[in-house]
Amino acid sequence: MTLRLYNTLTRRKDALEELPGFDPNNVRMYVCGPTVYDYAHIGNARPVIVFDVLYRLLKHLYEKDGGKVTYVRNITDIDDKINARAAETAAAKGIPVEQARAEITAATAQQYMDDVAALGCLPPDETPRATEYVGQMIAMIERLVAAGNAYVAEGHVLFDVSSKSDYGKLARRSLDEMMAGARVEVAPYKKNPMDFVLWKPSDATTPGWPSPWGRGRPGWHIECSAMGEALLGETFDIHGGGIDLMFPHHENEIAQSESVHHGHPLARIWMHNGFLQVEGEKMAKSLGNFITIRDLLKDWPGEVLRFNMLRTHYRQPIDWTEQSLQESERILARWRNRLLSAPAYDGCKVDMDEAFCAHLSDDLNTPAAISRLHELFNAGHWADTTAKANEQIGSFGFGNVPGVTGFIDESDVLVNKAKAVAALALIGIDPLVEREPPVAMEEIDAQVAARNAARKAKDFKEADRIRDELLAKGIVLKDGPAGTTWEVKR
RNA sequence: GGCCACGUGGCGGAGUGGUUACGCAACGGUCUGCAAAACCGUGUACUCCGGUUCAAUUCCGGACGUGGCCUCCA
Repeated sequence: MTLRLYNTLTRRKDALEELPGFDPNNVRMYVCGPTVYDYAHIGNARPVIVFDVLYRLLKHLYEKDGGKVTYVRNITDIDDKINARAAETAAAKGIPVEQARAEITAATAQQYMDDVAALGCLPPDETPRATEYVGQMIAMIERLVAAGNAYVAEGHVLFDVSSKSDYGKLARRSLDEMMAGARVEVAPYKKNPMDFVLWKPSDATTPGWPSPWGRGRPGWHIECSAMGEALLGETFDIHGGGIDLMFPHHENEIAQSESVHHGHPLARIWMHNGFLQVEGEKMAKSLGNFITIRDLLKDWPGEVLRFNMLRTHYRQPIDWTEQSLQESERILARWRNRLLSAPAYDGCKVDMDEAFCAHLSDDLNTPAAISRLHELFNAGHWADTTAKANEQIGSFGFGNVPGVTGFIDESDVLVNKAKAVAALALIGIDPLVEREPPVAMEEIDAQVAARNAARKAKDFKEADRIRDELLAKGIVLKDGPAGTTWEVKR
């Protein structure tokens, strides 16, 4: 299975294994994580889910033969938005700004990790925080200054973009173009308008760290360069993030890291996920459609949110709508019912479905992979449409024998079921996860028994009353050929 | 103003130089006390205008539209 990923650097799908220096025994991925100052919104969830799927796929492809996949997702806990909140909190509570900063970032980081876990994402191998790497950042800045790629001016240290001849190669923009269209307010101490800050001074009310250039704090871009180097080395395989980070953040990471590493590439493949809109509109606090993951989790299971995200290819824009969420939930519920009604599955060993894996390996084509899941679930519908045959077979599902009449071979049922479960696991979805019923099991069983007694006595009024009563409590009854079953309504 | 992406059936959403994506919804049917679920079957598409080609939804150019980046941003 050849893994091909769209590479922003080359603007085409590159085969990871064909890139120079790739080591299948040591696959490394870095993804830009959150700035922790507020609840994460659903747009923030997109890269987390997308790259979690990639992480799982990489593990599937490379860890089976003893290889190692390392996934790093940082937490940005040094930032001027954080500082602004810290200053407010410090003033309100009468505590030092450093303490306020630490409290805000610790609490927000914990919220974030809880949210992301609820979305079914595996924890990365490393979750470095910027504050833990200030020393490495300072060291890297010193190296940049020593190499002539950076200069000190009025307490700031700035990266000199003119020192990097291919600056702009990721965003495919030339310095001339950028300066022509620049709307940046140019600080007077900059040699070049596009020069960006590596280190800036902090005043007494702003968090800061001692440095050769005085007490100050790092610029935004340097943390990813420093942490990437510390945890993954000079060159790693995949660097991911939202498309908005392509410029300037990722461009600047490349400039810093490659300058320090004598031109060695920072990442072999650069990946960028598309943006998300809400009900056709850009998500913005001013529009009142700013949805946090936390709020969504109050109304929807994490699996539904995750599945909904994966129904659109990661590079496409996605319109996040209520209708789409309902559709996602319906599909998962259907699959769940099929899995539950299929014969007992006890670890039937199957290889990963090749078609499914091939779709994922083609630049993470999750919509096509999901379409393959539908095929697995629908495969080989019996040709016999008579009621009798349906009654006999209907509850099994998962046939794999086109044109068959009568019973489906149970082994095929098991194979498709096992394949479907394994494929779903590869994208991080467990459709069999039980939801806590809002009514005690004993009560449900008793009510079902009472209703069936009423049905037997042809007292359908009483039977319907019981069914409505349970429905009002959130339990849906279904009378199948094998008896009455129930599920949790949403 | 500069740069970039996208425009597929009622809706969502893949893909392809010539052959059914897929799903949801809808419609018809089977089953059912009724319902739900399940199952069978059916229909509708590639923004517009040029060009290349035997053939374009698919390649090229233009128009219109939507979104993004250029400033913090997933």
